[in-house]
Amino acid sequence: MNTSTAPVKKRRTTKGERTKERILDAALKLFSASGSNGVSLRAIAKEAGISHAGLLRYFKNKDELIVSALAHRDDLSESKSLLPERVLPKDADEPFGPKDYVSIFLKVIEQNSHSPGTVGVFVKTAAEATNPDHPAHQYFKKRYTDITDKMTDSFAAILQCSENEAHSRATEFIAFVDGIQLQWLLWPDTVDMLQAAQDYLRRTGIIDSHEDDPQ
Amino acid sequence: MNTSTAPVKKRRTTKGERTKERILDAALKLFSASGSNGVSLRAIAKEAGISHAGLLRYFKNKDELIVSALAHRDDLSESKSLLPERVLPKDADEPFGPKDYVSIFLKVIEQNSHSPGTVGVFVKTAAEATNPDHPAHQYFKKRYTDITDKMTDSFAAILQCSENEAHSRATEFIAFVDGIQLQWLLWPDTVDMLQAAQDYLRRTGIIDSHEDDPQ
DNA sequence: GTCTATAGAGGGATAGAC
DNA sequence: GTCTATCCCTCTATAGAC
Repeated sequence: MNTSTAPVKKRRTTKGERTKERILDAALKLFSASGSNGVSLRAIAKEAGISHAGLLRYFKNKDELIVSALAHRDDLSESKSLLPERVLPKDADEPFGPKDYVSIFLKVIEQNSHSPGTVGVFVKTAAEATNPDHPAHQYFKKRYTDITDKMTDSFAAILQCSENEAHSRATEFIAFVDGIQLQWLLWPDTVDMLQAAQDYLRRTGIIDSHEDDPQ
Repeated sequence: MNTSTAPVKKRRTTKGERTKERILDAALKLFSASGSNGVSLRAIAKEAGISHAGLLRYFKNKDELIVSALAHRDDLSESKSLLPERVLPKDADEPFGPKDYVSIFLKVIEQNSHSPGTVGVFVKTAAEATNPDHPAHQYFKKRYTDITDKMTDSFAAILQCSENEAHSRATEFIAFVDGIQLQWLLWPDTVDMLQAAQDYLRRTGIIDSHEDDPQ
């Protein structure tokens, strides 16, 4: 005897999950302009369309929200494919060669070059997080370690050089990409991040001419 | 008829000037950990040993203090020698060759590698200042333009290449240096900024082996 | 030249109603 | 699941005493 008239559907996402995602999107949007230090929970809540007390039902404090927002950024973009948990899926159908990681990296840069918000969050939060007290300090240390390690393997195989040499080159390339992102935020219409990265990789012998143009 | 018993000496600096400098030093110290968004005028005043109302006699608001602190950073370090007003003093006794600018740049990096505070201020404030609303936005745009232009001239002369090519290379080198500073802040004992910069410049043909070791 | 006091806004976090 | 109300703190900036 069902006395309810409302249909009971199975939802792919609950209301709570959707609200949580709105909060994370709002946090990223505001962090991209002012970093995590420059944004209040109240401002994020307002952007997400709830009260700041409502927000705190989903994240027990600001630190937790900051870390969650960075993870959300990875989920939204191709960035996630750079992280080691994703990079070599078990039982992958296609073989994964050393140049594939470089290709993925270029694909991320291409995607980012249409998304100043995504880049802004990264540049500002990474700078803040060099402070050991910042809630995302460990997140960034792990991220840099993971990506540098993967890039090192890739460079060593491509250049047929020592692990040490490849590690220096990978560190250098990643540093260059971070710096060019900052300059792109200052001059979005003048700096071409993808072009600059391809030039760099061609000159250092990582990719050949006309290779690795995404799409 | 001098009725005063206190000697009247001419001072090189007034008390006010010395207080102002203490404030600027304090601001830089705190900005280096948390950026300008993460630090209050009260915290800076406390570090400088005065009240926050006293501080505001020297800087009419926080924005003015931020910009002044960045100028002070340039004054304190060799950074100032990178800026165009200083780079070619009129009637200089010694001729100024294209490699000299690269030498100065390496000297700055060497000096910075003993001063995480100096680097921290730069990395965090530059990231914040990509936001057009940040008080130091124009400061950084001008700084990057000036240094990139100087470096472009230098690279063009050394590499005997086109202005366009030199500009790309200069942009790339400056991006790399910014990125390596961030990684050095994360791993001060592992990353060697000076070594990395010299490696980069040698591999790109800007300097020769064993050239330009500062000191 | 530096202070205390204060205004007025906004911050993070919690309690408890609905 | 979301709100209002509130606590208590900190913020920037100003006024005015000394």
